[in-house]
Amino acid sequence: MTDKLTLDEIARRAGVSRTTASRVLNNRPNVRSEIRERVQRVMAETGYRPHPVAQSLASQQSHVIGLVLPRRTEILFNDPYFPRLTQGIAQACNDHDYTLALFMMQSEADEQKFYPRISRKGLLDGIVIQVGQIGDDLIARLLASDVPTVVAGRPLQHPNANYVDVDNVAGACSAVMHLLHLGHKRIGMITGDMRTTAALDRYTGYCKTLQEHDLPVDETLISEGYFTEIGGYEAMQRLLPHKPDAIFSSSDAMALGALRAIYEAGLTVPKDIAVVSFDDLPPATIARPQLTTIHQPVHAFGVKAVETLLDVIKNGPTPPRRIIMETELVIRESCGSR
Amino acid sequence: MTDKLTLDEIARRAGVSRTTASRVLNNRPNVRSEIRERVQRVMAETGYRPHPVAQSLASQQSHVIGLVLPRRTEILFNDPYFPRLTQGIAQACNDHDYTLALFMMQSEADEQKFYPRISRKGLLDGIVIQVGQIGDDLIARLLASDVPTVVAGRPLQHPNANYVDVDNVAGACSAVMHLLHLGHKRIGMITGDMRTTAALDRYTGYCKTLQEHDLPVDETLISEGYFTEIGGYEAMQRLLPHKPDAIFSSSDAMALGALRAIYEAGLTVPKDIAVVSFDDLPPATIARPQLTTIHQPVHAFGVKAVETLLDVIKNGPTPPRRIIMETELVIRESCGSR
DNA sequence: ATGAAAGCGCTAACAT
DNA sequence: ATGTTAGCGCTTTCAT
Repeated sequence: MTDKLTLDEIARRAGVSRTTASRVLNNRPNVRSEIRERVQRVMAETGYRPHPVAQSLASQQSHVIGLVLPRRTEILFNDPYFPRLTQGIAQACNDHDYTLALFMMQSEADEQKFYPRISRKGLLDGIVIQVGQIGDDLIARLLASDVPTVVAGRPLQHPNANYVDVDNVAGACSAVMHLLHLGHKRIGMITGDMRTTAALDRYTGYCKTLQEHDLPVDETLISEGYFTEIGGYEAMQRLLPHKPDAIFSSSDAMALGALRAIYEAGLTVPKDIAVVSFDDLPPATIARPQLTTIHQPVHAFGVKAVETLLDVIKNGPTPPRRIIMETELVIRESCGSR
Repeated sequence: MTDKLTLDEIARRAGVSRTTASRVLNNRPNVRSEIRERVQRVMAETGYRPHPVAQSLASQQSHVIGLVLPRRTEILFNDPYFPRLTQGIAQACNDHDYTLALFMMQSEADEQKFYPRISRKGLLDGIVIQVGQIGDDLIARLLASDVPTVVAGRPLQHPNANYVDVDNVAGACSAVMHLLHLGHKRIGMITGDMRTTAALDRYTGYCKTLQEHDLPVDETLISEGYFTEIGGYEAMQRLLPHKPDAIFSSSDAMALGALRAIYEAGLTVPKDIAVVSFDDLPPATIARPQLTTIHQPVHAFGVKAVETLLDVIKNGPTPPRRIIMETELVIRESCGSR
């Protein structure tokens, strides 16, 4: 019965030109309020919804931003970190009226396939890309593309990129400081996957703090846990023979694994070994004892990444944005203090 | 220097019409191979990439599908189930050359805002929507919209919708059967959030199996754990005074909580209480003892949801698709049987 | 304040 | 096998 519901049709029914209808649709000025209301009424009555793709083509902006996750997402998706980050990003997209497109690169082939589509102006107004492993060249290619890009995490090889990160070095420092204040001397570390900047930076903070207190950095007290529970478990097993009196774990999930290893060895936390970890995600409160940990604002981090991107989209790429967010020590039970 | 790189420009440089260039771009027949190669060469040399939005507008299909997650995503995103599902869905999208748009509805307002955009033909070629809580009307509205929709999980109020689900009833049956075979009589259950069909169906399977073996369904042995670790912990605490000799937990995460409660009560698994859970996600193997659990094919489930959607998009909505995937009992340590 | 007209970059029906 | 032509549904100068 009714014709297809285009803006032309709305204009016709309201007795105005398509231009005016468009003005009303986009809340632009220069429309007599009487006419504006008439057009709005027609739109409401007919249940008109503009065609987003047509709007995109005409306006040259899609109102879609892409979240690009590098390979090895299995790792990422077993830690609650990632879902939380995604949630923050999605939240910000909703709030700013952007649609979120998710690109989970699961293989080299996926990257090859999607790169042409997303590196081109058109589909995406901008990209948030999660830093992956060092040497990952997808970031480099995206940064060189036409599309505004913000990196979530510090891109080691691209210091001039727009990025937002958490102050991993400072966070690690305050973790180790806490252990030092409690009188621990043989402080071991379980690192994350050392091909990521987050793991490297936390390691840096650990070393720096020890050195500043004239303590040796003992290689036998450091073991890589790859950010997984099982990795933390195995790392702790390697560390136990060297008798650390405290452990700084680079993530809550790894700390959970470390606790398992410690208990299996017949030791107790915090009596025999104190533990501080990093993240303050659900595992921290599920663990027994509950984990003293470095809180990082994951949700806010995601929001900030999007808002930074929107800023770049709106105001251009210069100067490069560099946002560093603060962490905070949260004291619970795993260090025995308080 | 060079003009903007449109298909017109490619056609001009290759000395053909835009139509021919389009044919080459889309690998369509009716182009002399000599010409095809020439056009392809020009495209490659210039680094031409088609404008996806223009393609969408002209072809009336976007090659984008939406994944809609209902409210209360905090629950969803603390369980590894959801990330896994998303991964399967993303994988399938990649493989079939579709872009995935993620809609995480975090509030009523989000739904109001996005509904007009996604329920309209144009942005999305189709939608995969995760069942939420019973009574959620977003599903109803989406099912009534112009856009092909497949539900992930059984939509209680919409038996005629296209959906894919896991056989939760059968899975729960085999879990309880396993406990019965091992000689357990007082089999308790920790249910999921009873506003979801997954929780209801597993509960149904539990009751049915008991009844088929002439055992009573004892309300004091049943407690709601809401699919969270902490919920499982608290549910188990409520159950302990009633002395179950076995527990069927509706998810691995809840089983983890149950184990915690059992240990804190000074009891042992499987000696004092046997545990079977549901999911077979990472928590199952992290737990000590490792969990005997009902494996559900989460990744494949996501893939299937997308493939079903693509089928509906291609071949129309009739007949309604109803895909039920099988589960499988995985025996580990938490029941004491090998 | 309003409208005419020219795109946005592509696909596809139709003609040759 | 190739090209002509007419859209797809909207935004946006530019006149008036």
